[in-house]
Amino acid sequence: MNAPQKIATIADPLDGTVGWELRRASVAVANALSAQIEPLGLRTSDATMLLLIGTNPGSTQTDVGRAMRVQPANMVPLINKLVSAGLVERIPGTGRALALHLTAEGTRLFGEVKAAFARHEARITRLIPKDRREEMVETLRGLIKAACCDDL
Amino acid sequence: MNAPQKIATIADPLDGTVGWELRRASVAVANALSAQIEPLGLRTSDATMLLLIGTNPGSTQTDVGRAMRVQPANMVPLINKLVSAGLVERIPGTGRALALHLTAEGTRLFGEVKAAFARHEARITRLIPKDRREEMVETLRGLIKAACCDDL
DNA sequence: TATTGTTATACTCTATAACTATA
DNA sequence: TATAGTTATAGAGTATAACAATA
Repeated sequence: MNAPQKIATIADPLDGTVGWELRRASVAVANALSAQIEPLGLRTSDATMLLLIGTNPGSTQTDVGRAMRVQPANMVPLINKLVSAGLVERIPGTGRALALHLTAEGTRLFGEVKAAFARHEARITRLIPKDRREEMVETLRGLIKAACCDDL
Repeated sequence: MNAPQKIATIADPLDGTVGWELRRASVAVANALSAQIEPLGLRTSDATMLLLIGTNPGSTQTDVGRAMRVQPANMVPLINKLVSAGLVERIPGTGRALALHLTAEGTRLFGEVKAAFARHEARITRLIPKDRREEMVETLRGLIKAACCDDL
């Protein structure tokens, strides 16, 4: 008889709220980025570290973690993975600091990572006109700033 | 001598990109919501379930999970927690479905949860003018839609 | 057979405390 | 003492596979 399959949908008070749509969009965009990165055999976090280290040779784990909002303790296994994969080297620096540098293979992947991020950004750019995009970033930064100052 | 403490900052290619600012804002807003919810002794996920069940008495775990984008398997321990806390009851419905209802205590908390969400929304509203807010939600939904259709 | 619910499991991300090493 | 790094651990969130119960 094939009745039109009924998918129960319930009233959703979250629908249309800034917080909820923000979360969903954040997940959607993260997934889209992941799809660009995955073919390189990397996680988004791996690719982000390569991007930051390649852009800032000699920076420390703490530096990179600060940029990614990842705590030093949580950076250890992440960087270890990159070192094991032969993409990054830790070179003793001043104090106890370890300067991070890309290996030859890491440098090659860095190029591909940059390209993947660029493709990702281009896809977003295609969907959101420039002025809207800038206005949105401005608004998002307002929210971030307010949260920092406990005003949110 | 108190030299101005130097915090090493590195060049950040992510800075100003839609994806990164989106993620940071999403985290910031989620933390702000959490701060409103925490005094009730609940996690954001708990409060969201109460909100959805209270708004839709008799809905099933699958229904609620669909609205929250949580898979059925992962809803089990979440609902169990609410049942253990005496906030929600599972009442046998048609088929194997279990209709979810708030207990008296759950109903009381539901009121507080609604108020907490309202305060949260009001704080965001205070920061973003209405027209900007609507435009942003529209843009966010565009991103979500595009990701659904593999256009992102 | 399709839907709902459940169990078990594993992986990622995050947070914290306690510790070591170096200037 | 302050900074960088490390270790261990615990919790939340998420994903999948396999299974049971019911219309």
